[in-house]
Amino acid sequence: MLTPVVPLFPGFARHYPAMPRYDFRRIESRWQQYWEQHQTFRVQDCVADRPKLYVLDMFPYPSGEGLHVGHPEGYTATDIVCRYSRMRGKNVLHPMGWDAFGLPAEEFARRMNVHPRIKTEQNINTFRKQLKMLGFSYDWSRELSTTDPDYYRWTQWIFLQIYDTWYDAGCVWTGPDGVQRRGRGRPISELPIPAAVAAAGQSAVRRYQDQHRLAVLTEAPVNWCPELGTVLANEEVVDGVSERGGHPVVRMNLKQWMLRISLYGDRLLDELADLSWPESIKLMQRNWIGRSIGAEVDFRVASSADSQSAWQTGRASAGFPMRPEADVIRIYTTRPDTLYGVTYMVLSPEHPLVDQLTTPQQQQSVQQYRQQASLKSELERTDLAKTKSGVFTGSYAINPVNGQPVPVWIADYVLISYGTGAIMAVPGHDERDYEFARQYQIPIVQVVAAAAADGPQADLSQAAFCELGVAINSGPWDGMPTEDVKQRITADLAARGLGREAVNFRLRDWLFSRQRYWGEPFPIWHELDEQGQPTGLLRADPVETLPVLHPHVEDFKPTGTPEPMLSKATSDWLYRTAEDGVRLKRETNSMPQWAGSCWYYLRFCDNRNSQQFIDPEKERYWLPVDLYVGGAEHAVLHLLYSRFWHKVLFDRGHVTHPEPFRRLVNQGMILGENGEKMSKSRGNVVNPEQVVNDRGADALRLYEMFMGPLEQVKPWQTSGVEGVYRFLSRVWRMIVDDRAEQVVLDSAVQDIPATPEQLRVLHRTIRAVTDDIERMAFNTAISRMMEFTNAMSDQEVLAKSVLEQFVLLLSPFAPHLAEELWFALGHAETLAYEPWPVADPQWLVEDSVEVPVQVNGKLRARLVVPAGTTGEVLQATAEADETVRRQLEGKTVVRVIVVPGRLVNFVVK
RNA sequence: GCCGGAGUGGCGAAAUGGCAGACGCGCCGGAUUCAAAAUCCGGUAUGGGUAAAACCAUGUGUGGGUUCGAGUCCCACCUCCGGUACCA
Repeated sequence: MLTPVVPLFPGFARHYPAMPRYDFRRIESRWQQYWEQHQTFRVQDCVADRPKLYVLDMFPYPSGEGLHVGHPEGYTATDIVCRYSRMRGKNVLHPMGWDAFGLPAEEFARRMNVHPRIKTEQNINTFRKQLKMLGFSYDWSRELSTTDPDYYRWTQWIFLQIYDTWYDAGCVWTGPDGVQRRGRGRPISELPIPAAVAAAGQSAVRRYQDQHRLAVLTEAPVNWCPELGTVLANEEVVDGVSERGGHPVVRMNLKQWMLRISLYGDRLLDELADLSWPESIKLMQRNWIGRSIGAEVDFRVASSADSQSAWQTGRASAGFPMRPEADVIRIYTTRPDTLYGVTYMVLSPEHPLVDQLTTPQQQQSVQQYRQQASLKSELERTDLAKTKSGVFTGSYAINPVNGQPVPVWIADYVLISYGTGAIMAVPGHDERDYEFARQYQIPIVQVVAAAAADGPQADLSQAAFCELGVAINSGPWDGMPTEDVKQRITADLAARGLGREAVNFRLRDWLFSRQRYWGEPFPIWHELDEQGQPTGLLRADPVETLPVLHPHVEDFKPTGTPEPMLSKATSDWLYRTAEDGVRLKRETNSMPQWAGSCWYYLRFCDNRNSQQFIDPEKERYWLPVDLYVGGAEHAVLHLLYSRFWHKVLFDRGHVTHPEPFRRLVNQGMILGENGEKMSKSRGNVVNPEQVVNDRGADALRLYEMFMGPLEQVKPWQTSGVEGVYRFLSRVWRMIVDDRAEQVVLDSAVQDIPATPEQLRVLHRTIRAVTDDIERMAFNTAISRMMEFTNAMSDQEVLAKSVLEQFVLLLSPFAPHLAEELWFALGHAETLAYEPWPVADPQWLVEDSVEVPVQVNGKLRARLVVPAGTTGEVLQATAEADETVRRQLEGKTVVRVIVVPGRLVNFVVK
């Protein structure tokens, strides 16, 4: 019986061709057109009667190279989840956009002298076209690019929010999520002004406020790359040259914007706990934040303990000061328990006390050493392989716990940017100090002994002993465990005004300015004095004047100096006179590429809003992102920066959830066929567009999911694409008569009740595929569908109803083919919102099960018994089995383990 | 160095502590064909054994351990991949 394909869509009928074989080209373009014309995936905001699901891909940088096979991997995974979830009745937000600022377009502009916007738009068009070829169910009406003035207007607005915020570390408050927190970003207008500052006048108050903002201009050592014409973030410098292009990078001090992310260190750390992120990523963030607890301790500079007791008496009554006296070195240590083992101290070469502490005899060598250190790059200084170096300053400081004078050195293994820039050195119990002490024959004293005889032992002639243990040679603390000594010695120092508990973060503030053209301009002006010199006072653009657009420039060549590209603008962009007559010059730095990607997930919820960056109602409805999928390369920076911005917005009441991304999944990298990273230079790059042309988007999607677990790194195999393509062809032929002229159902497909066997196979498949999608185990879901087609291949007659259910299961994976088959099965509308099949438990129970029989854990027989066979019967059946009997012969059965339905195991002697 | 993750057929892989290798690729054999492509059917861990089976032994990086039973849990080690780099 031939079932003619009935209702064709208006417009489709005319093009309906003879299609004997699986013609993916026709099928795919037809359905892509259909989805676009019918706006199938357009999503409504704030739908009350359906649960929302926000599924987000890390949006790509639209490079000139076009799509890479790595892109469709995560995008297919999220697309499957989205299509599946829609069929499960969820209201799904699934958007796509472009992280389109960045240096490549600017470099292209410089070479070809065309505006970077032009090249960027071309690249975006290529990317969009390529993504649309893959049939992703994005709501394209929500598309955005970080380079759209309508978008970066709000990036600038958020910057101004950050600029307008100071961090009140002691503030205890309860957010809209009902959780009590300590520490809150508050409006700068609420910053308490000390009386002395207030008395000094308005400009002093403004300067005081400026120092406390979350966005501050500071003189900072930066990586300046003359060739690229910009400063680079540390992560953009590899082995002393720029990551992009390999150009030399020099260190220099420049006025730069810093965002004070480190103030949020505690919250960024603590609030990781509840996120459904891979533990490894959480750990990387924890390590990056690097919170440590220890003590700050003051060492007074003096060559003898003479006046020490007077100073200590003063401290005991006055307490530990905010800032130490001019002759006091403040150090940070995580091992205050080793204070009795201090045999020298080290200041970083940049430490402000160095000049003061250097004695005339040491002047020359100290000068020389500082000079050398300043010339070294960060990398040279932090090269672990090199031997340690340093110079004695000639001065001594008094150890506050025992009154011992210890020599003060400078050495570049101590960094000015961490802790207090000075350390107490305990060579007996710190590897670095040990190495240094050996180098310069400084005494090594043991103050910690192994706690247990069977644990690691101390042998200070060989190496430092860095384990915990018990105190020795430590005065009153002898015999006490390390942890206790830490606590008590810190408390003791605090009581005497000589130290205090302190917390430090490895996390540094975020260098937030670049000297590029193709980034967001800052909405900030510098006030100028009569001579046209900056006074150091700043003014923000009023928010209603945003965006600050890019100026016209004649060319895109770097200035060749640290002067930003935007300073090449004409003076009408650069200067203006304020209403009060003050001359203003624009900030000419631009924001780094991270800025736009910090908040795009918010804008997708409301990308056309011209009044607000997001409508609060939409924010409450869509946020947080339920599933965020992208590469692990963004494990730290992007995800940390985004979380930071989100928390500032949260503190300022602009968003209602403390975290932006509830669940995170990292897709594994796809390697080339040779198992190496794909790259042009290795010649192993696979072009997805080519694969789509050869085998179709459905085959590409299916293959990318079939390769292995999503999170895993896996090599590409073109023959594997062939395999899934064959599967799709088999599915096609299972349903469609491939010898007919028109698309008609295969004669085996009939509108009759399904056989019990077919129903069992179908419902097992439904259950397995559903479970696998829930687990994001797409590779095994596909295996299950292959098993389904294998099982159906020997059926003479196939019930149409079974195939319909199967087509629905297949649809999230191979949506074009599934739509076409759904259509061929007689349905007039898209299957995108058909209810997801439900496994009927009736068809999941087995009639009989195969149970393995083991003797001493070794497989000896397999029994086929009715489902539900009791343990006794199972054991009796096993004992009756020929092979088992032979194995048991002449042996004593010690024990029998029977797990009904699972196994029998005889333990014999 | 430190912190993660992973090591299973020729290859990609699968396996709530309970039949290792599902599914796919490749390969071998067969059907179809004048022939080929495509398609379909069967086989495919290793060694022994058999005419063929049955059957026996071995097998999840290495070495130990826990358990009636370990790819899975524990300890030590090796290799590869990713992150990080003197953070006191």
